[in-house]
Amino acid sequence: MPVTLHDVAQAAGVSIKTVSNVVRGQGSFSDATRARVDAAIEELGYRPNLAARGLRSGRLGVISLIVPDIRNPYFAELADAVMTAAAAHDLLVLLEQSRGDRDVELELLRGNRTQMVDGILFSVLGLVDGGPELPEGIPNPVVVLGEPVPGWATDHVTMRNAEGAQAAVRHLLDDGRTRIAALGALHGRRTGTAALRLAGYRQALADAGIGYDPALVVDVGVWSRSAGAEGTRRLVRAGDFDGLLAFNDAMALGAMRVLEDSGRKVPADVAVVGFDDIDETRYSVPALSTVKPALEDIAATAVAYLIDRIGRADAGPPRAHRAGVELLVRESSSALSRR
Amino acid sequence: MPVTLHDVAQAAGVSIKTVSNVVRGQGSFSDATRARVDAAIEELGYRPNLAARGLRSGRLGVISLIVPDIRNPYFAELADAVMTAAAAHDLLVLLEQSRGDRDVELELLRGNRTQMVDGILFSVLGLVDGGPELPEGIPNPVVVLGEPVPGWATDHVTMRNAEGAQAAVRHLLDDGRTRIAALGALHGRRTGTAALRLAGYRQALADAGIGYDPALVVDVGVWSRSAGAEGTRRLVRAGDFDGLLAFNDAMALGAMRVLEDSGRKVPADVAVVGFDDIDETRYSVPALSTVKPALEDIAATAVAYLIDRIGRADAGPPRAHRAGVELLVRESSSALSRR
DNA sequence: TTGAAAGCGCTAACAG
DNA sequence: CTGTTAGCGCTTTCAA
Repeated sequence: MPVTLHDVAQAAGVSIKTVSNVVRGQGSFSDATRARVDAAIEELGYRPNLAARGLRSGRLGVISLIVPDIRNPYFAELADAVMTAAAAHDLLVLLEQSRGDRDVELELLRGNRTQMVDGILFSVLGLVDGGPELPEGIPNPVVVLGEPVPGWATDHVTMRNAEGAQAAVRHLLDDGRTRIAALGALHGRRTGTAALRLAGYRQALADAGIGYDPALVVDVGVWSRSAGAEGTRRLVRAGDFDGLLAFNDAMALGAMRVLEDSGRKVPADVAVVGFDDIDETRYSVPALSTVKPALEDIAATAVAYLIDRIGRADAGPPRAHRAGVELLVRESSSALSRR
Repeated sequence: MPVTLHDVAQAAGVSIKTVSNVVRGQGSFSDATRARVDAAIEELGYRPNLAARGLRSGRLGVISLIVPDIRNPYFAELADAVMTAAAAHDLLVLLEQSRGDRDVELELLRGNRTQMVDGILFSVLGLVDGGPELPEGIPNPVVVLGEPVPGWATDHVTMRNAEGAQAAVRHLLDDGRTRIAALGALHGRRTGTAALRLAGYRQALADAGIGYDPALVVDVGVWSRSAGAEGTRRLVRAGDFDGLLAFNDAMALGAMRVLEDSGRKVPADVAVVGFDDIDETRYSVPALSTVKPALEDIAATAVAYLIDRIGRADAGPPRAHRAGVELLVRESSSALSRR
């Protein structure tokens, strides 16, 4: 029932090959031919069968994006940026969620579904410390979004995590804060985003000659609003602090909520800085200071890396890109609104 | 280079058909055969070519979800629910954004990309008032997420919009508010979500014997935080009000921010209710009262409708489902915290 | 510049 | 219970 190249060729009085050429804008053909073919396509309502094209050419024109949870605003904004970058190369995006679970991540990487796409953009969470025999048997290229996974010879695209955290803490110190808490550490982890942000935090304290107090560093599981709220409750019970660096904005928002509930004013009593610059930081009360990563750069680079690898097994050694970050000072840490 | 059914068949010493059967768990075969085939699959690392399967069977196992903007938390939560529902039927989800633009929506519906999927879940925004020769030529089934599009004979899945808005306004009235503003109306529109929520708002006022004051009803474009903030600025300049129903949570959050800036306390001076129950409403200060739709019900029903239509052109007349809503009273409108 | 023919890997008849 | 055969619609040699 559906219209095929064949039907169009017949209607236009040319060969099937010519129609294929015209459709894809490849090869060469006269203007007259193109016009006839275009007319036939329009009239019959022809649309190429992408499965057939994919089977024949080995390319589907689809990449998949694996994130822990699309409801996390950072990943929603990342997905938006990735879709925009992908569209620029005529690529569609299949979305999958891992829930940050190691086993789900492995399953997603190994499963048959990977056969449906030309390449994978993978925002790793559960596997940050590396996987078992990971890169084996994965049929198509993978680009990691975030810090490199130990043992994986894949490209990765990340951001200046340590520098961002360091700048944030330096800003809090400049503001006169001395007991600065950190929210979102993962002490078991030696690698990955959390480890780097913690390193930046420690570096800034060290530079200021302030000792490291483990009691001010709180581990949480998922980096969600509720985890941030929970972690802050522990912090509030445990001791006193006048500054807080949350390793992402969602936790910072949860934290501000708890601080408010516990009678501490932000920023008067506690100055808060987050990480990611998600949209709602501009509308929270008070507006949240944050470290903003160059998301478009990240997405565009990751897609470019992936395209580079698709259909080219010999594309050379793994590449790395670290996107810039920028500290955005808003009300939650501004000395001005303390008055 | 990739392993095919053929290779597996040869290694297992059976026919290609038998391997196909085993892979899909269809047909019948002895346990011994299954074991031999499974061993060969494992050893060779066989994975089915989904493009070939799709070409042959006419089903790709992928549906697409079109939303205006994934950065809008409501759509992120909807996408999450849809992916969960789809996974239960072994379906993958391709995500696309329309920016709420009519032309982009049409393009998405008509474009070749639709050939890549078995069906489309479409959250309409630009086309709420209907399209031109819309349902023509769209090759695969469409289920509309939201209010029905005039002139389209598609299934749709929506929620009790009018009832939700009405309940919210009734609650504000019960709380003693008398000048209740509405944020997010689209006066040009006779159909769609905005029109229904406005109708519910008017109904509740009418039931209470309160006249309708157009000055309290603000039109905005996109239902975003910034649009909510901007609309509220206009409202604040224009006159006095002690209650506010925002037609979604994002706008409500933007509104609370502006109210705070203008020196009005929420809920003491203005009680605010939103719509959607996005996660951050629980963490805003004050926590936002809202109308919560049954999102899982919506996603599951929409996916079920779509599956029903896939590969069955004669599946009968369009169906409609209206999911329930529930008013969640939190701090932003609670009389308790006014003291 | 265009045409003919082969076959990508798989599933679905139909046999055996 | 298992094997053979014929394409799905397209791209890609290779010729003309």
